[in-house]
Amino acid sequence: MWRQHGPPDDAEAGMGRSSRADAQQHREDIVEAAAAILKRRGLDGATIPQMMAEVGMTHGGFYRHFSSKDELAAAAIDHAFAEQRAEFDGIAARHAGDHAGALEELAAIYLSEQHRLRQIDDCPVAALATDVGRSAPGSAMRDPFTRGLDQILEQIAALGSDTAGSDEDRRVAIGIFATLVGAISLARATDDRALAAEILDAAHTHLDQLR
Amino acid sequence: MWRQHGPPDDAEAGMGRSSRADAQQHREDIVEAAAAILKRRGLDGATIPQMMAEVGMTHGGFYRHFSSKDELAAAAIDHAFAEQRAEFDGIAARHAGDHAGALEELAAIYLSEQHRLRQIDDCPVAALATDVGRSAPGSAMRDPFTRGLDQILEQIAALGSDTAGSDEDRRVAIGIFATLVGAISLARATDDRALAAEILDAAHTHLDQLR
DNA sequence: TGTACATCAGTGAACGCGCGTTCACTGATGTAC
DNA sequence: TGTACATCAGTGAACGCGCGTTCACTGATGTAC
Repeated sequence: MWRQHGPPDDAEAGMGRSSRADAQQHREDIVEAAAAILKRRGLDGATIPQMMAEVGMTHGGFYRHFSSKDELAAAAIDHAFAEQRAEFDGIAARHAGDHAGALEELAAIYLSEQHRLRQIDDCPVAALATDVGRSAPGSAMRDPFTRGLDQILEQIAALGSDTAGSDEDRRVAIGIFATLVGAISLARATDDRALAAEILDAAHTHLDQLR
Repeated sequence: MWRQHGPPDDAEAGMGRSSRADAQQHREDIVEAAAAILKRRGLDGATIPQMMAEVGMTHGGFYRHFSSKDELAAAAIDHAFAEQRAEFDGIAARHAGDHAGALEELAAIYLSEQHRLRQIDDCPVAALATDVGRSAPGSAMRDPFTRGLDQILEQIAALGSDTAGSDEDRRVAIGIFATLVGAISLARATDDRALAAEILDAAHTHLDQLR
């Protein structure tokens, strides 16, 4: 058996340099952990010690990988959108040609109790749009967020139509996604399970009536 | 002329106790300032020193009025929703009986460039839903937020119909409001003015097509 | 109405805390020969 | 292939900072008589 890679696996202290391959893996692990923690706790709630501890490292090594917390956040947003794209691709594959079915599954997943409670992987837009929207105009997060959002809208447009890229498809996709994001945001801010359920249900009905 | 009220007006240091009326006014001033700052910077971004300075006081006096930052946040959310209700009442009054016109003005204001840039008074839901949604299940903010949201939904339902309180009106109101909140959230998180404008525009069209 | 005293709104310094970031150090990895 | 040395990923202590909160103090307000 070959050597296992660095500190996260073998818990020994005072270990020296990790190999380049291990370091690269650590970087990816940190980005993945950061995406999950950022989505759950928000930009201010997610701390560097917490995100590093999640992959079994101490916070000191952070700056070998990223020049600032913002840079990690930007990478994590990229990662979160890539995961979301894979999720959407899965929906598309499951309903090849059946646009109504694809949009129905999207709404069912997005507006589910499990999504509200974050028991399934959270949507980066629902989780972080407000934080990014509050960040400075030139913040490192805005660019990856904008590109990720734009791609999601394209995917929804493609999900709902064969006429790839028409203005109308795009417009409909924006209406659908805005409704999904708004509904889950409202439902989550609630104190009241019945109201949360009512909101998710009404948004679902609202989207059904588009057809 | 009578005495002006306390420290915020007369800048003298070491001043003694304010009158009860002045203290009550100060409390209201703090809540109002807190609502504005919370909506702009979020729960973590709004600090007690900052909110107190906004009304000309130092942070030390804070705990004569509130037992914690959370308690102020709860009061500020109440205040912000009350202002929002007054805004909605204004729309309703301007379009007595004309439901389509009322909903059109609501969409026009909500999806405006000015609202996106927070140049007009921000909607507490667009500003704070994510923060409240991330707060602990029993947090002090959730109750006022839930009640405020519920009342907003009732107002929109009333705006859009004569049949006060039907399930259908309520369902439509939720769909409308979710779309508005989602669209402004997406637009704000963008790097790209054209995409922001496209989102607000598409959401507007989406809502127009409900009728 | 006037006087004596208790109350308490607000000040400003201080508290502990955890943050993002820096740094001296360790020692396995990587490289040059 | 082996050896000598430079590199640098990761550790853990430390930095300055600003936060929420506390507290001794001030002196005008409020109250009792």
